[in-house]
Amino acid sequence: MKKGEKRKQELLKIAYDMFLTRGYENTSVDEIIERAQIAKGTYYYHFQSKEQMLEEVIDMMIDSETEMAEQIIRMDITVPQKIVGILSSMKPAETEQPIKDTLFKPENVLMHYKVRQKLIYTLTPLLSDVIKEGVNEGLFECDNIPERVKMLLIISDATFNEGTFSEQDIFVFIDMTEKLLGAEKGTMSFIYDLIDKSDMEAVE
Amino acid sequence: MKKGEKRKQELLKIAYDMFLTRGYENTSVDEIIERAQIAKGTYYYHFQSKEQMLEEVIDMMIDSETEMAEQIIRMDITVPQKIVGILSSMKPAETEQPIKDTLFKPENVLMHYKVRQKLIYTLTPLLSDVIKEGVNEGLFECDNIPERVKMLLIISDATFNEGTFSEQDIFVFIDMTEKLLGAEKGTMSFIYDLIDKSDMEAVE
Amino acid sequence: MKKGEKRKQELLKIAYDMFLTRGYENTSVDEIIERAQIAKGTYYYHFQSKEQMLEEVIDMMIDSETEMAEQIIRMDITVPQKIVGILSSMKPAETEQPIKDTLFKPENVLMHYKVRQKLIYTLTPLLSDVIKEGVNEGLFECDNIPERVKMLLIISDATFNEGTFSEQDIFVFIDMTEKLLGAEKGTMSFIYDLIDKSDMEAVE
Amino acid sequence: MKKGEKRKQELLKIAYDMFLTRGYENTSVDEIIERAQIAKGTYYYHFQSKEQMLEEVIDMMIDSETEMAEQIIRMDITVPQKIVGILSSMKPAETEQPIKDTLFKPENVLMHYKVRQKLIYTLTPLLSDVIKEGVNEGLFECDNIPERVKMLLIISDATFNEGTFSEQDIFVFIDMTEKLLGAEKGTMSFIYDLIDKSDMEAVE
DNA sequence: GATGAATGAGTATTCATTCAT
DNA sequence: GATGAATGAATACTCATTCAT
Repeated sequence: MKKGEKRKQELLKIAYDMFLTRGYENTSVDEIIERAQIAKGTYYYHFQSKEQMLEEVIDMMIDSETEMAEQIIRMDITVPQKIVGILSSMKPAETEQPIKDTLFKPENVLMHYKVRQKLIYTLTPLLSDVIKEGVNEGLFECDNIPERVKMLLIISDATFNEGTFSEQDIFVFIDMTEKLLGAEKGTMSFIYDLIDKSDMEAVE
Repeated sequence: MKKGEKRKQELLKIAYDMFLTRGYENTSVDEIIERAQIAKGTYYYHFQSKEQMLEEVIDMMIDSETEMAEQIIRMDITVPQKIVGILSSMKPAETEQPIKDTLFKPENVLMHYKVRQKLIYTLTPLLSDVIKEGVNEGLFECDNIPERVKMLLIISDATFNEGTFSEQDIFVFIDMTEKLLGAEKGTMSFIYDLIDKSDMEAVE
Repeated sequence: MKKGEKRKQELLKIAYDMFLTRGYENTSVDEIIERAQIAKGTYYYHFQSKEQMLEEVIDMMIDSETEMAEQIIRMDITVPQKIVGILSSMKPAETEQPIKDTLFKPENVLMHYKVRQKLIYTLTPLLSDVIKEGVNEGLFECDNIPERVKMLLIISDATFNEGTFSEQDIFVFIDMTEKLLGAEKGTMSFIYDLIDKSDMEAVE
Repeated sequence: MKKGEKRKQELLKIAYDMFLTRGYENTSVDEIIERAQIAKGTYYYHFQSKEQMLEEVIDMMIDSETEMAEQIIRMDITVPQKIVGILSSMKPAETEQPIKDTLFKPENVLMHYKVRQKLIYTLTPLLSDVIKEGVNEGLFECDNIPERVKMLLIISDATFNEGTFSEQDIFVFIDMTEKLLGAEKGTMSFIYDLIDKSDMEAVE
């Protein structure tokens, strides 16, 4: 990595954090350079435009999440565990601040949308391979794997990464996953114990 | 309806159209009033702010789509047909211009997101009632109906209302729907014939 | 008073209160009519313009303060007591809310300035008569009475009605008043006991 | 002084002039930049807001007037002459245009008020030192000097810098000043000859 | 590699006032 | 006397981007 690259990486990290915390639209270039303690010119030396910077930030997020997914695949764990691991890798890596839901506040919709689009696109083949592994092991029985995987990713993201969810949501998700993949009942029920209950809505 | 209300409705329709065509962020108040041929003050007489207008536009869309769903429920058709009808009602009513994908261009993400959130919230109980009807008829067999319905709505929206889809997507969607509701295989396969193939991506 | 006049007086009172609390510039006609529960048209039926309303509000304030001064003159008290009484009448009549210093916040400067100008203009002849009375009684000895009175009013207002003042300010004020009017030392020292010490700044 | 500072000083001078001529509220940012021949952005690059610019303009005025007062103090003239000199320094430095009374038109009240407040605050200690000098010389005899000085400044400002004044006003002012400071009669009477009679109102 | 002064089109919002009913 | 819908000029401020040094 060249010398200039280092500065650029720093900038990306700062921007990533600010975009996540305050939203892309609500973060001005002025605010970024102020926090990074650099001049306007320096910013535009590294990035063609703010929008192009967003793309790079998103790529950075995707890369880190994809890498995590690839690590999971290479791990010596069961196929169902790999599935859950990859689904979990979709969760936005939490920064120092407890931001949680800021990603879903209207002002952050744009970035969230872009990340989700790209993430589903990159995770689909990875997760498909895992499913195929499961099919080969006789654990699952299904066709049209990529299409099933896409649905799995969408539902998982919508259920667990956006806002809160209930205990029933978990049960239905498990049931749906098993049926979608043609797995025997109970195959995926271990998910329940893994769920971070802190995001679960209080039972009234 | 009072005299002032009429003008307001006109404005809402114009804004609805413009927000859909060019996106909320890209539509300036100046452009709206120019097209509506009214003065700046008139706009702000009727709406507190541009954002509040967006809320009203969205409510208008939701209302029309909810109404459509309610009509479908009251129709003398089979339960599976009702389901498909309600799912279809989530599609944005096409205006005169052929806009199609503009709703999913980044600039429209905000409005799309807000509409989707509200729509799922309002359609869930309506569709749940239909599913219960199906359960009573012995057509379906499942618990946690609202949770299943929510997933159905999410998947249906993500599959058919966002971008393009393939033939396999349809098959998997049918399969998943049947399994999610505990229906016999083939119950929902009639969906395939109803799908507007013009949205289907060309087979490569 | 005619029927329409009553409504107008109500409006003036409301405006007086709002101008005092939030400042003239910061109070919009919309806010006034909203609080008064009347229509825009009604407002402009009673007042030619917002500025003309300000004049009327100020006249109202002046009138009430002038009236107070005239009552004091007719009272059966000593001349020095009358002087102090009239000087005190310059203090803005406190409304229900404890506003105090709002009159001196930048946004209220305009109204404060106008009131002060008019008040000095109307109080000068009244107070001059009292001083003449004192001269006749042999209590004071001075010429150019109106000019001295004007200075007295200015100093009194600047010292006691704007912000805070110290004990020394009181002493100097007493001293200056006596010398300005050619009174014997001690004639006005009773003022010290009358001062509302709540406005006095804490001794450090 | 840096390069950027120069442009800023230019802007301040232009604004100073415009605020004085047309009033702060009546001078729009658009008008300022048009006269300065700069872009909107340049204006906001140098000033956070119009209000903050006002503060800087005022500080500029205060500085120039304080500096004048300090020069007077160091001059080799008598104490009474110094006093008059400092009191004169409160007068707004006349710009090229003959503006005179614009400072006291309602629209200028805000700036005038702010300047007066700050000026009294900064001039009080300076003038107090001069008075102490006079006390040491045996010319004056008084205590509570800062309080007396404040009153002197207020009266002087109100009498000579706001609107017009009469011959009697001058006499009373001289008398009051002498008594306030405990000076011998006649000590300050030389003031009469120094007064710029052009501001004096015609004798009717 | 880095700086920071300059740009200018773009934006939402305010508000006193009018007038037909 | 009273209403309230309509007006439109005015205004402060934002912000991504450029470029000479």
